[in-house]
Amino acid sequence: MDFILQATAPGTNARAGEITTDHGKIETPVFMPVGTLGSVKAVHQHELRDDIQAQIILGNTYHLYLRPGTEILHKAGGLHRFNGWERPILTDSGGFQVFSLASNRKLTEEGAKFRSHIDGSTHLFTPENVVDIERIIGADIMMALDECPPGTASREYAEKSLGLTQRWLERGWKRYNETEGLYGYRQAYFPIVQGCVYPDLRRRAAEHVASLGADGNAIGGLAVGEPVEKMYEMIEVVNEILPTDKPRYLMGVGTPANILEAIDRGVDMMDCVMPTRNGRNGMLFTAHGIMNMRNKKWADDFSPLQEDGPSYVDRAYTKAYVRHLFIANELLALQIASIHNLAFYLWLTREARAHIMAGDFASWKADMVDRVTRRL
RNA sequence: GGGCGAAUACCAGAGUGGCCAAAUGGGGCAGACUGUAAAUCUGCUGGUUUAUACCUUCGGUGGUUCGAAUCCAUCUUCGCCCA
Repeated sequence: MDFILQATAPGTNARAGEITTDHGKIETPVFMPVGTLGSVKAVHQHELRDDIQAQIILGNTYHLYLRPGTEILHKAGGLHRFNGWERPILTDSGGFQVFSLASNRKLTEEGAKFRSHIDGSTHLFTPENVVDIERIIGADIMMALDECPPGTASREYAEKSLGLTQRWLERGWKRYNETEGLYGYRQAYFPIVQGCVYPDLRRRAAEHVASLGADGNAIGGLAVGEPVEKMYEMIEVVNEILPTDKPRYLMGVGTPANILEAIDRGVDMMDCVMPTRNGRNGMLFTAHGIMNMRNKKWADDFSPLQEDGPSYVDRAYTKAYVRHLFIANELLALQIASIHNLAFYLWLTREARAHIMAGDFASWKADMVDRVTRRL
């Protein structure tokens, strides 16, 4: 995997760049739709590729390992062949499930022992076997197994947790370098900076991560309950240390405003379930503000979803109709909302890139943050 | 004409003497959601700006009772059955 830094916006740390993988190029900054089980929920590949213009999507090691399982994925020839997505794929390691399935897992030095949420069976994830599983899935970018502590974690816990994440990283990095891809193309391995909301821990983590010289580096453990200002502060602290000539991936973030602020602070890649999950729950993000499509005020609003929107669905359907679909519990509502939100997120990062290249990112961003946070 | 049954909040439908402003479901109104155990979850849904408080409600009217959505009488409407 290669990365070229193409431009930095004056007066900010915002960057435009280009990642090259064996499944194609990725122009950054980029938003990556989440497809946990190998599917971006409610969205066809066709729409993902041509309408939303997704450049890369995510899969999840924990979920894919449980279902369909590594045997099927191996037989299929990897996730690309299995789901028909020919562009790059990034897999999360299961580190987030250490956080989100906290009641079903136990952490030890060796790894994370999970009880499957599907059938209760126990499984051990280690830094090493997660690399092996990600090799089988065939992700272009594989994430290291980490512990993602909650935003409310004490300094004592955060430091202890960071130690574990760092030791796991050493082990995963070793396994990564001792193995190679199963399907004839390259796979990158991204280490993850943890350290909660403590700047000294974040610096320590960033130094360690930077020392590996990986193809790209990730910032994890944010947007997990800490104040948003802390999140921005941690991004700044970490990005002072992470190398400029490698892409920086902020994991799991966020709202459109979060994304713009992250780009402003030198982040190149982001992912989040928000456009799809919140979309399925009736929330639409637009360049003019946020709409809750279940609200009565849309009942007789026959204007297009977003007249100047980037997606086909924005002009094909009216607000009143989409509200009707949500109220009537029609499946089409989920599709329209997911496509719209993802198209908007991808549009937003493409625009950011264009303004970084043009040199007026700072003023554009300030205006856009104001717009996207409005409530319609 | 006779017999039986039913009438409860926006709808459906529990409740059959006090713990009932009244279960539950639907509908309605709003909110939450950040590396997806989420087409999910949470509030509110008679009135009084807040309420462990008060007021007005369970087809109408009149009773019985310390106390009635619940018991009695009667009227109205609806459904079923027999003529």
